[in-house]
Amino acid sequence: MAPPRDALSHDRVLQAALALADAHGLAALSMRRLGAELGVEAMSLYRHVSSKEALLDAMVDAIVCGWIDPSADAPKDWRERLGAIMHRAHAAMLARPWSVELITVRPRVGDGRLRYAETVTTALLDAGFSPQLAHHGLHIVDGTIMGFTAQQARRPTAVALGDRVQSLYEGSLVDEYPGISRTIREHHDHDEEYALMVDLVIDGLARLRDGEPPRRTGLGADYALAIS
Amino acid sequence: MAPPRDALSHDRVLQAALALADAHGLAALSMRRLGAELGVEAMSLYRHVSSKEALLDAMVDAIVCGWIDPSADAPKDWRERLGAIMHRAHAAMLARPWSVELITVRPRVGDGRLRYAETVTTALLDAGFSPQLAHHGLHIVDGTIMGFTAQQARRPTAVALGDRVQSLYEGSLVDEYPGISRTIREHHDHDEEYALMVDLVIDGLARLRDGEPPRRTGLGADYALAIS
DNA sequence: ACCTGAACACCGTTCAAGT
DNA sequence: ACCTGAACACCGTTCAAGT
Repeated sequence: MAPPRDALSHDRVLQAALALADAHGLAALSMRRLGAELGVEAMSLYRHVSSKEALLDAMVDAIVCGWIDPSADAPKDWRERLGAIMHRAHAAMLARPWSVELITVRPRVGDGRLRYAETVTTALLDAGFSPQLAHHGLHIVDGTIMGFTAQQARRPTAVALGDRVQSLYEGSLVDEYPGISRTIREHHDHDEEYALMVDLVIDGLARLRDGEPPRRTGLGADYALAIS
Repeated sequence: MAPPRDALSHDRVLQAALALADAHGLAALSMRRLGAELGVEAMSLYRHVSSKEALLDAMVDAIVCGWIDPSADAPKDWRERLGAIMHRAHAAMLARPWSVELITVRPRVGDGRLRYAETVTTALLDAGFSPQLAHHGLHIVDGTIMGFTAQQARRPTAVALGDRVQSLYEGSLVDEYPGISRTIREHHDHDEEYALMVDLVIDGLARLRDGEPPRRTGLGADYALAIS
């Protein structure tokens, strides 16, 4: 895009890093190669980025910023508000499959992540959730987005790698894995699946707010206080 | 444990890799260091492990094997069955925080993972779920386990790293992030939180089975077929 | 048969030196 | 002020050579 002779800047390095990961995956993103892409030695990058770790954190935050859309994040219904952000996050990550790994793993909390957390929390508080329950709700929503998307992003590669997965489709492992053998052949649309989980979680949160906690399994810690 | 002069084996390499990651984290696991730990040159490991990637995959599968407990995975109630495996997986991953990253990211499907998927699927089929819905249920359960645990494992480091997180606790960012500032100070027990999400998801699945789908948000794909 | 030393093609990062 | 070359301490992996 910009002529290679242009002065470097934090943003130009960041954009080049995103483009490199988009084009060749996260594994191809080395400081040396990123420098080459910008027509510069690797060491020049350190003038604008304190370390590769910091660069990765900046990449995460740039992506998470795309999850929120200030102009669209305040429709009347809190279910729509929450659903919108969950679908936007999901779509954004699937558009950059390499980002799932990065976002799942990097612990740095940047402004994008804070603004995302704020948006979800506010939607819940506005809907009449207690601060306590809104906090739990944020973590449940966060877990839903990340977990489902990570699992979905992993799936295509899984099929390609697993010799046994192919056997499952062919039905030759019925004895060992009867359950999966029976379910795996159905037609499955995974966008539908995500929409289903999103609504399931939002519905569960609504019930919690309305004082209708889920039926308890006898396992795990007691959460009586959490939903009071 | 075993005297260092013992012959190497796939299992001895695997156990040493797990121990090394437990003791010093995933970043410390290099073939050279792993060799040193076994009193051997790095290159000797390649006689028993075809690549580092294969070793990582073996580590994942060894861990996932611990999620299932054949003697305990068939209590009468399907909710208890499902809850048990979800809590067992959660506890196993939190006991080895470095495993979360590995399990989330590696796409290889080994026997442990297949047996885990089989256990969840069978529990759902036995409870009267359609093959279609049992398949979706597996992905929803999987996403719940991974997403929530990843997010929880990330949290302690997040607090330590983020200068702004500290500010949030101190309340000095109320103007910028009013929602989070209000919720973050509450006392939160995160084991309770996981138990809550587990029951919420199981309850939602039960409703799906019983033909009471969640209220729809107008977003995402239509999942009419998925729940038919 | 099993292990090793030297080597190859990489990493992130430092630092003194160049312009 | 900004960029670079050489260097340091690492990687995973190969391969011919040792025992």
